[in-house]
Amino acid sequence: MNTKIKVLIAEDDPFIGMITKECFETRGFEVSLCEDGNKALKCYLEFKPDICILDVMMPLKDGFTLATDIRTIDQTIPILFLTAKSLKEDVIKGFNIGADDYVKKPFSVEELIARVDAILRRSGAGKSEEGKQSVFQIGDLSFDSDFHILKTNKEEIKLTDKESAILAELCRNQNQVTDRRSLLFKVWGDDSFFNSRSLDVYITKLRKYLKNDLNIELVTIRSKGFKLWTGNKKAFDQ
Amino acid sequence: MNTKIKVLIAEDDPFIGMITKECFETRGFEVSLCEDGNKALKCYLEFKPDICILDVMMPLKDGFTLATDIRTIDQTIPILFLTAKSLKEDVIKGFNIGADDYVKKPFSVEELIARVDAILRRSGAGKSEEGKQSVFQIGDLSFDSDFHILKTNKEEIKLTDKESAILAELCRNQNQVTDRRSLLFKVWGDDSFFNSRSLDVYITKLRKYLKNDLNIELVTIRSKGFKLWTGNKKAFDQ
DNA sequence: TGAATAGGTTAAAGATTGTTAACTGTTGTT
DNA sequence: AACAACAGTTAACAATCTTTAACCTATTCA
Repeated sequence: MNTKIKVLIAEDDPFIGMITKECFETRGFEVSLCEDGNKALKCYLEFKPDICILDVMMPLKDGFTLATDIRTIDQTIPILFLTAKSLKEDVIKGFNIGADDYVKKPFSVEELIARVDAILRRSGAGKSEEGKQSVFQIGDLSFDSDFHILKTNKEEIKLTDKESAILAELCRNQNQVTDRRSLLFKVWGDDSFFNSRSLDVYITKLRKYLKNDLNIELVTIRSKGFKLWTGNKKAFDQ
Repeated sequence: MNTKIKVLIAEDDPFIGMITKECFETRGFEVSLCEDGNKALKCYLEFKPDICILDVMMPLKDGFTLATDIRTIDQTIPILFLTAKSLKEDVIKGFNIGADDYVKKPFSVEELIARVDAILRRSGAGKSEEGKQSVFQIGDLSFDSDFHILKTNKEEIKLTDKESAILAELCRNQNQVTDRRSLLFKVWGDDSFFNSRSLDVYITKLRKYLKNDLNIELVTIRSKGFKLWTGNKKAFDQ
């Protein structure tokens, strides 16, 4: 049986294309590599990939146009863009077209593969994995706890490990109190006096990241912990 | 249908136990928490967990004894130890009993969950995942590229991200030439002059780690790349 | 042989992340 | 009001990882 996952890679640089193809193949994927947008569209129809990785800058047909074409045929297939620089407009345009993720060039193939794995894991979820949420919507922001990325409508902030661990925990208890001591244990494995102060330092940092979104508030519940208060009010709010 | 993964946690500290239990439950696991070794053994028989997390220090029956008991019944169930300190004897003892991994106290629950995910991913592998090797055997050493850990028979070295990415790539091409330029692209996404020299610095570092094992040699293939030469000679060697 | 190129090695510089300390403010209790 | 406990904030500090520079050796080829 051949159950390999099929990846379409549209990339005009032959060397980058080849390396990337080879890397995916080494990890058990089946790859079709196309050097321009027209070939990629043709290939999409014949090869029937499970996921598309599209370079934005490409001859004949750019990545965005290609993605739009693909989206008219299939609204659900995961699409990941390779963007030349971190052009904000590109990023926004990409998400509007319905990209699932994007990676900035130059990218390490390690990272690209990690992202593809994540996309596939998520899209193939809903089985025994309901509890395992890794992307959170908080107000107008979205937070990807796997990749430690907090996205606003304007920019994208890379969080550190600890920032991310703490925010993830707060998100899991959105609109509920997150107990201070539990939080210390979950993140540091320990709740000594000094860790405790570190936590406060991180809370300050997180508040700075979140302050632009007026729907979000990271409230202190004195001698209990913190509560991440968001726009998505639920029944148990009070 | 209830396809939740069942986790047995044997931990005598009630607070740590509770936090850990809760964390696993939040992520969709079914958990049974036992406060001593005897209860844990009983629970093992009734609850039939998919994985066991055992504290080494426990009243009535310590983790090692408990693991030995479990191993007489089931030789394959994944076992993960929680060790009080990083006592080397404990670690070695643990692996001799047949542990799959261990985590040092104090541990962050984040980390513990990551390890459990990894163990389950691997033990449940062999499906459409053949290509995705993450633990490599090189000579007498073993290298876990997920957790960046290189284990010798004596010690355990934590590699940095870059060290690990490079070594992983060399391992995938064990006894074959790893092209220098590909390597630069895979790890840095780019092969400028300066990256190139960084690679050489890392090769020096890796050679230091590997020098104790006389079966392993990290050979330079001038103007091509490097070859990780190991004891496991294969047909295509020359 | 000798110049050019590739790679080896070490140390210093730079960047990032996390911890600690010191000072400030706030809340609740007596 | 006065004190203690808790939390907020900032900056200094420390640790770690990566890059860069400098100098050196080995190989290749004209």
